[in-house]
Amino acid sequence: MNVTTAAKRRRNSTTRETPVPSGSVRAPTRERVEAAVQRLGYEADATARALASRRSHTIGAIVPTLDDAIFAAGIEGLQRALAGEGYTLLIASHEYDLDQELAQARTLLGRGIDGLFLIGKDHHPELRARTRARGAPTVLGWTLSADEPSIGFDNARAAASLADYLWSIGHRRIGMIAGPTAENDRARERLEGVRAALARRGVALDPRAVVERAYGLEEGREGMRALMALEDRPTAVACGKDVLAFGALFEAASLGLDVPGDVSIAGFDDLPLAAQIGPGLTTVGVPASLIGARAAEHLIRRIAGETVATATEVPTRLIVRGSTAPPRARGSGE
Amino acid sequence: MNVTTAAKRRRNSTTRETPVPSGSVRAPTRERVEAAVQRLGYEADATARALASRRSHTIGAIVPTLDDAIFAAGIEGLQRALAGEGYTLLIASHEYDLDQELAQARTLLGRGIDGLFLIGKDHHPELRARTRARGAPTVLGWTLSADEPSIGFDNARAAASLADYLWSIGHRRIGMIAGPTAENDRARERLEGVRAALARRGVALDPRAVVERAYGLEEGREGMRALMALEDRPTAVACGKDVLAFGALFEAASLGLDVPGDVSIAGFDDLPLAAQIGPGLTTVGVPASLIGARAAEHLIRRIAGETVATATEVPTRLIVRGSTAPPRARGSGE
DNA sequence: TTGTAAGCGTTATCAA
DNA sequence: TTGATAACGCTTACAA
Repeated sequence: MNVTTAAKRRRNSTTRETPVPSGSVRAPTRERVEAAVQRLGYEADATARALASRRSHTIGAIVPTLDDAIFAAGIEGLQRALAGEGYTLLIASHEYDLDQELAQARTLLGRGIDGLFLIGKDHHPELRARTRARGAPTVLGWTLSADEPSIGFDNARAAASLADYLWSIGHRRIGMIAGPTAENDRARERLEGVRAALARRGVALDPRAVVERAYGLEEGREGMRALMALEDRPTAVACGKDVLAFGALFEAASLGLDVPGDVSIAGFDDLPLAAQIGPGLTTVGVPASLIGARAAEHLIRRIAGETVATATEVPTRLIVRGSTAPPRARGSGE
Repeated sequence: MNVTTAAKRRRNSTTRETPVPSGSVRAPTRERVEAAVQRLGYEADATARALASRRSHTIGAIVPTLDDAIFAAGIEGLQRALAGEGYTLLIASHEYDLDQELAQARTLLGRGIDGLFLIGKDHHPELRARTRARGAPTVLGWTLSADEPSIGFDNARAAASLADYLWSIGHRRIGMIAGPTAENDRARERLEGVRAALARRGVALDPRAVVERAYGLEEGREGMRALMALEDRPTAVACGKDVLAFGALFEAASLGLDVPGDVSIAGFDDLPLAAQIGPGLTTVGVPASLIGARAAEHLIRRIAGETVATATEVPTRLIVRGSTAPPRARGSGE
């Protein structure tokens, strides 16, 4: 039971594209159609449209987790930009498990998504072949890649800038609470960035002063506890993510340590809380929502057949707040 | 160019349903099919399947925002449960704007979603008719409704329990930083819950001691500043959400006020941070992820034609921490 | 500019 | 149990 041919010409009013090449239909006809649309409350069936046009107007996004405010913000930005262009967002998360990420990708690809947004460059080896086979443009967020379209920043360099800053204010014994580096290029690069920056200064990142913890407040506390238990405890602790740094901050308080007096703490992300909390968290600002918005643009343009820049860099910046300060003069304190 | 008829019988291997009624095909035939599937790397086209079966195996969810950790957690729970059942999640947000929510709903409905998850009971009047017309089962999260399927809790009662507690430890001058009550039944009910609880005790909620602020840390600070500027300042401040309470906590610190010594502060949500921060935030625990998981179950069962409970209540509980204590004896202090 | 018909890749129905 | 054949509601190409 089809709607009148006329009505069929009109499409979903919430989207912005012209259903029919403008000018290919005369005003009176168009009006007649619009009237029918109104009267019948007609809404095009996107399902049929997708099958026939081989375009679903749906983008897929797979993130490690939505429980991390930084990814939630990225998805929020992506969704908003997509909605503005008549696209819809299919979302999935994998809890930092690349096998699961692949499974999710297969499902989304099977759903006919027109494009895919992924976080970072570590993925299941089969993933790339899958997206290629489906012909769905893919873009990696939160990273910059030489051989795959990406929108993000250089994690190593950003982390290095943090280490450089800590070095510049006098820290020599620096520790790090890194995120899980296995299957996570961002965590790995941030750790390596800190290591490299210190190495360039002639300071080594003591392996014992590096702990790896899952992202979480509790884990941050734990990591901090471990570092503070070291005999030669670091005077500054760089964290792979703000949540880890918040945990470290709380643990320092529990331990009766003054921040930044006894120990400096720095994070990565600049969550809204970073500016409000305790001494104010020194961190690296990541424009999560912008990454999402740029990813939307990027994908939509590629879907339209346009050529776009392979790597789009978004700005990150070191934000110095009260949680970091020069270390106590050697010998004094403690 | 179709795949062999045999292969066509087999469906996406990542989902769990039986493509063909078990037993309706003999083992040898089935094996022949599976072999073909493997060889060709066949993956059913969900788009065509959706058109033909009128079932997309996709659920839509529209939340106010993903930038609020509590909703992000709910969506995470929903997504996880859905994925386990072979369903996929289409998501949208509306920034607390019901017109936008309706627009998003129309788009998702047009996409052929099999079910819809919405937050609260305040919606655009047209929304209900739309979902009904499409025949898509809808469930409201974060609330309990008498006439619409819902999964959540009684916001008024939960807020009242918080007020009762504040009253029980001696507070009589209680203030509130509520969320925007327009178009938001949860914010409204929480405010009314506090008001009613105090009224039952013979204490009135002074209108001047009630400020309404958008959900955000900065807004919480502002609200707290306003309340503390009152000549007869409240001895306890109930907040409509944890983020507001965190802001209030930070502002109290800026103001040089001791919490809970000078003023008690309570929140609503029990975000992970509540247990870690400053004095520990007294709050109402909301099982966000559970709401999402239950919503997934609920929708899937209704889609399958099963009859399910109209209202499913999830437990909330008052969590008392260090941010609340009996008020200073009248006359002392200040 | 408008109308018509042939797919799009499944599901569903009905014969065989 | 298997095979064939309509839908499903659009888009697209082509004819009028």
